[in-house]
Amino acid sequence: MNDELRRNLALFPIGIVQKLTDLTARQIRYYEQHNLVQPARTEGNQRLFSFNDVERLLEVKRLIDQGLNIAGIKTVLGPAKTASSLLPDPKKEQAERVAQDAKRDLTDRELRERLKQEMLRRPGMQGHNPFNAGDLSRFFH
Amino acid sequence: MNDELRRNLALFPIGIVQKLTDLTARQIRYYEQHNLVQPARTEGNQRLFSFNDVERLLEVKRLIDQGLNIAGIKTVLGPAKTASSLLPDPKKEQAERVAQDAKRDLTDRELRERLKQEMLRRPGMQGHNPFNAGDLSRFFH
DNA sequence: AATCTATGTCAGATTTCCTTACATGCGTTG
DNA sequence: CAACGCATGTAAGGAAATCTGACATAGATT
Repeated sequence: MNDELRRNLALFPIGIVQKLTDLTARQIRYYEQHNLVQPARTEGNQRLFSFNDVERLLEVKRLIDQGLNIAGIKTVLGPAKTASSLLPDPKKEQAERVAQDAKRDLTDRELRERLKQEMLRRPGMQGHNPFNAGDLSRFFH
Repeated sequence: MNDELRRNLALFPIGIVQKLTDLTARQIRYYEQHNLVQPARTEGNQRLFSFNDVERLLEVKRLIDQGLNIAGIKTVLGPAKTASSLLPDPKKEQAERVAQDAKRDLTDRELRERLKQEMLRRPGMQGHNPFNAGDLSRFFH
């Protein structure tokens, strides 16, 4: 219930997130730039990541490893949620998604590739060892 | 089981811990100096706190508010555990405790005060609202 | 060959944190 | 009362971590 809240508490600096995800700072910032995550900021403008952000980055990483590009990942995961916009207006959500779809620059090949990858993944999560290095499932119950 | 592990992951810098506990950096460092917590360090010597550390600090704070001094808190809570010394040798534990008891500098009055406070606290944990600001129980299941 | 994508790397500035030292209010104690 | 110790505040100087912006590049796409 306030589970949502704890997962969204801005807690870690980028250095920790690097270790937790095995991504470089460059990558993390790049993904932020492309709206795959939206970490909070300190007063001094330093990024602060929540558990949700970290998990999200782990998903991004997995999709990257599967060969998706940024546009593909955005489509698969949907836009990043800001910690401050937690319970978003469904209408607005929908509108945003449509708007995004509109300006999306995927080729057909890209699209088919993306869908294939997703289909390959879902069935039973084979190959998705929940105790992979960097996996955060162990952080929650 | 690996619950222990996740709680002991060194994650937050002192700035976050300040906000989480409402303690000043000065206080946190002072408590560390007196072995009430033992946060890990980055390569560059910056403190990194685990959930356990933060919870521990919250307990320290509560005892401080109840009027205990450092020696008293040390006695009530026992010595801080290092993240690296997770499953300590019971013998060593015992030895340490004895050694500590020996050099403890509590007056008798102090001791009685401390015990009274503890007795006042335990029964049903009245007054210990698990949703107090800064309480971390909401971080775990 | 010209572009584009995702990432590496470097530089300069800013923020956060570290240690050390000194100051202070408040009990305790001689 | 004067001296002291405890817990904390505060300031200084330095080091670590992070930030943004710019340029470099390998691999795929056009």
